[in-house]
Amino acid sequence: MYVSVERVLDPTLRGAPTIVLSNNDGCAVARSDEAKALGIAMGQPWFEIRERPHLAAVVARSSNYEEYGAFSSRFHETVATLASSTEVYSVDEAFVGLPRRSSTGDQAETAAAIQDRVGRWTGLPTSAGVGPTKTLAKVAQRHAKSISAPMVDLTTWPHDQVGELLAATPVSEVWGIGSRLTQGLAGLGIHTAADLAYADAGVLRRRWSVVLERTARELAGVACTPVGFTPKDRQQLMYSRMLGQPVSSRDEMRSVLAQYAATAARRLRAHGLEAALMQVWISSSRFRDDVAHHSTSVALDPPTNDPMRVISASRAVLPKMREGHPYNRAGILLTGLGRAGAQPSLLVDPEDPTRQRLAAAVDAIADRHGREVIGWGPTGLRGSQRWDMRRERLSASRTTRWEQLLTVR
DNA sequence: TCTGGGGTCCTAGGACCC
DNA sequence: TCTGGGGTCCTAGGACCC
Repeated sequence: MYVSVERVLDPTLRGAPTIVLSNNDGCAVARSDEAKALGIAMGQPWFEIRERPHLAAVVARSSNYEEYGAFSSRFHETVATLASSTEVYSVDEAFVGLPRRSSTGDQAETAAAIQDRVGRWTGLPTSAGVGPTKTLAKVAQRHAKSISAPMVDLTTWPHDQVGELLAATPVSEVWGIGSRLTQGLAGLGIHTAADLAYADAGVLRRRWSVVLERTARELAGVACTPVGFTPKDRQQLMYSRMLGQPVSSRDEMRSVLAQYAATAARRLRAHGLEAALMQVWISSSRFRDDVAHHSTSVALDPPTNDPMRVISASRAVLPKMREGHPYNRAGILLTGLGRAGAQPSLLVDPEDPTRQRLAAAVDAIADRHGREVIGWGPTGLRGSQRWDMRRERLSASRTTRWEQLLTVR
């Protein structure tokens, strides 16, 4: 999906082996078919790809999450215009509940209409799978992609043909089966999706969990997770980043943490949430022999989304830091989330309302004039920092920044 | 020898997803 | 030199309740 967005923004990338890099331009997180054909692996470090002569033609882009987010929103909004029940599953996937038969035509027609509209309104190519359960729909969609068909509708297939597809599908490709389960299932002689569909559900549940049992039942055609199942409220909010350059002094780390805490608090406010518990951690590269990892939990009582309180809480991990050791990652995890203002404390005075208005005003100013014109305490007026993440190959933000809007003459 | 029978809430850790 | 950033769900176990 990231590569598809880059190709909408820059059509000259069509047909070229294209990859999108992770934050900090670290490794490949999205690959075009042409890039996959050249043997580039998911997660392969950019410094390795860059120096291989046979990969010289590969075009790399830094992640442009603002654009991907905007395209994702348009994608989901477009799907919703043609479907009565949809479930946003991920940035680039949606489940759509289709009536068995309707006056508007059969299921495949509806799916094709959605794909057509998504293509015309967003420019994104899609593949679709239709099945009696979510897990089977995912099997169908994978199959469509693998044979370069826009769509596969399993509900029109004869029963034994579905069985053949499942028998030809490695169990590791089934939605919900990762590497650990693949290993464990192999021990029971379960190697394909068909093996799993016919396995003893009780054994699966006792040996692993109800999650695996549901996956097996869904492969057998029994829906266990209805479309549109309303997800529970968000339970955690994380903001973590690798640093563009290692940070080894407490002084500098203090401003890193303040910046991250301010961002996390800003996202809390954007969701109308407040947090009761914060975990903050710093660590050095996991590829070092003497990796250091320190973390601390801080209770936020009463729960809050006030940037000043979150920023000062973020300092709690600093005493554990080894002065002089190169740290390259920091993160803030906020949990115990609740609707802002929903849990008035009986023991502590409510927060000063002017503090909330101040946070809202700072948000509004930053939205309108940029993050560099206003900031909190140690984050200061935000010029570029030594430790900012690297994004050296960023595409233009054609749909999220006015000043980068494409000019057509 | 022997020591009830339920519950809830919280946390840590493991598995998975994109 | 260089290796991402989020999330979810489930289970086990401990603390605590009546």
